Amino acid sequence: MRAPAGGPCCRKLEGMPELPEVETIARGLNRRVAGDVIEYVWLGEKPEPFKSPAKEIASMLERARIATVRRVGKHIVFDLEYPNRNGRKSSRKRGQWIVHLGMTGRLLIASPEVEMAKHTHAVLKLASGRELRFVDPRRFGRLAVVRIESRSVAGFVAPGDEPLDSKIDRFFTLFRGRKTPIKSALLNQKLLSGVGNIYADESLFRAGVRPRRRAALLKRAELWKLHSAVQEVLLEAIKLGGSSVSDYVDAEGREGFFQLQHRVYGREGEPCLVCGASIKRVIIAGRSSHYCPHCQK
DNA sequence: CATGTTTCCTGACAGC
DNA sequence: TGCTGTCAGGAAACAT
Repeated sequence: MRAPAGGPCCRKLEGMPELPEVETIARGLNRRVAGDVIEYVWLGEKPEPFKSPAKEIASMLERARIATVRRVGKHIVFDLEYPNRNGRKSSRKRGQWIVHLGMTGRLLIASPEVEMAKHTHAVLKLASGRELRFVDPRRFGRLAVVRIESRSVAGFVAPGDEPLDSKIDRFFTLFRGRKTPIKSALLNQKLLSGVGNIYADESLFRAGVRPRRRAALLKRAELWKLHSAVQEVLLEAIKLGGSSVSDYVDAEGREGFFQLQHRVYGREGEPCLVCGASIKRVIIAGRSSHYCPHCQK
């Protein structure tokens, strides 16, 4: 039995930014807005998707120069500097703008004449004449600012380990003694920052581990496999996303990255691509979790 | 403390 | 056609 052509692989899975997507977006933004200066800021009122008070966000952003844009966990971090009168950068003040896209958040670069998308919550007018817009229909996204007082302070730090830098022995320690299902542990951002539902399922499939297994009870060999599976899956997805990064944040808001070819996620009832068994779906910690009952133990 | 459950929010989609 | 109901999910709040 084969999946119907044009069916499962093409169903809507776009727009759920996990680590690879956020990495792709941050790289694209860095290329396009680094060096630009934020002239002024408009913030929507309504129920605010703002973690910091709106006034604080506006005052940190206005007149700031965007030094770099990068990813930390699932967060997009804009490193900000403040040029003084001579145009030199002031050494005494630095800051960061932190953007979490949630599920449906987007950062778009647009010309001012382009019509404002529905659910636009923030608009940054840039010295280059462009606008950087934050749009988020579902409002799971969050905006925050961080003030960096002294040079010794690092600024925003993710709550957990960066999955791509995490060494295998950190994996052993992170999951030691945890009675929670390994799927929940992978999603716990205080342990690993950046793994979301899709890549958790895909990693577990590649590692041959069922999502409900208690984290603490995984064999060392299984953790070893899982460690490389997580990194492989993420790196592969970044590679695919990177090839179409420029489309993602364009003025029209087209989404353009090639999704990772999912092997289990969203494939309930379809045949496992390795053994042909029917892919199962269960709910773990409120999230749908997909696995192959034959390949995963 | 660790773990499980509920809530937020809207668009997409299925079914009648 | 148009309405209603269900589902999706990150992370915080809340409950156990």
